[in-house]
Amino acid sequence: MSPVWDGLWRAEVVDTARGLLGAELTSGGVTVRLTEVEAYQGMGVDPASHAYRGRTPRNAVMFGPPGHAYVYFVFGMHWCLNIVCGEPGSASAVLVRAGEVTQGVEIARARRGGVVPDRDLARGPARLATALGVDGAVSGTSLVDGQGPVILVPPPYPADPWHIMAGPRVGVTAAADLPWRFWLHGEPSVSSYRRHIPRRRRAR
DNA sequence: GATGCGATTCACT
DNA sequence: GTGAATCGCATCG
Repeated sequence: MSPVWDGLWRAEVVDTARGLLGAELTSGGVTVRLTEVEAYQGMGVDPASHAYRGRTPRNAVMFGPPGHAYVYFVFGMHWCLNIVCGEPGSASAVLVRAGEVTQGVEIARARRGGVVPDRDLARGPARLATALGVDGAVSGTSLVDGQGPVILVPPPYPADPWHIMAGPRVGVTAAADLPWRFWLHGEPSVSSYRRHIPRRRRAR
C-alpha cells in the first residue's frame, strides 16, 4: 500500500474524507474525480453510521481493513459506495457522494440510461455508483491493490483547504448537526440535496 | 430554484 | 413492522 494511503487511513476519518477530495475512482471504463464526500465514524460513536450498533452481516466489511469498498442498498433501488477507513475494526468509512466524470463520459451516460447532463452523471451517491457500474458485488473488494473491479487513485495534490466546504451530512436523521460532509467549492457536480426531513407516515 | 412526495427492497428491531 | 447515508417527477414561484 502506498505511503499516501497509509497516512490517509491513519488519520481521523474527517481528515481522511477531506484528503479523498480530488481522488479518482475508475471502474469499467469510467473515471470519476471525487468532489463531495461524507465521513462516518465507527461503532458506538456515530449514530448515523451503519456500524453504530455493532457488526452485522451487512456492515461486516466496514470492520475490515481500510481501502476496501462497502456498498449497500437503500430505498429499494439504489446502491451507495463507501470507502472503508481507519484501522481494521474501527469501522469508519467515507461515503462517496458525488464526482465529475473525467473519462468514459459516454459509457457513464449509457449506464445512467440516456440523456443526462455531464454535471449530473455522478451527482449524488446513487448516481455515482450507477455511473461506475458499482453494485453489491463490489462490496468487500479492495480499491487500492489494483486487483479489484474498482480502482482508487490518490489526488495528484491535496485539495486547497480554502477550497473545501463543510456542512451537515445529507439525508441522515441522526447527528444531523455534525458538519461531516465535505465538498469542493464551485464544483457543478456537487449534489444539492437537502437535509433529511422525517415524513409523517401516510397511513391515516 | 425550491419544495413535496411516491417508488420499492431489505436489514434490523 | 418500520424506516432508510435517494432519486425523479410534479408543482409552484
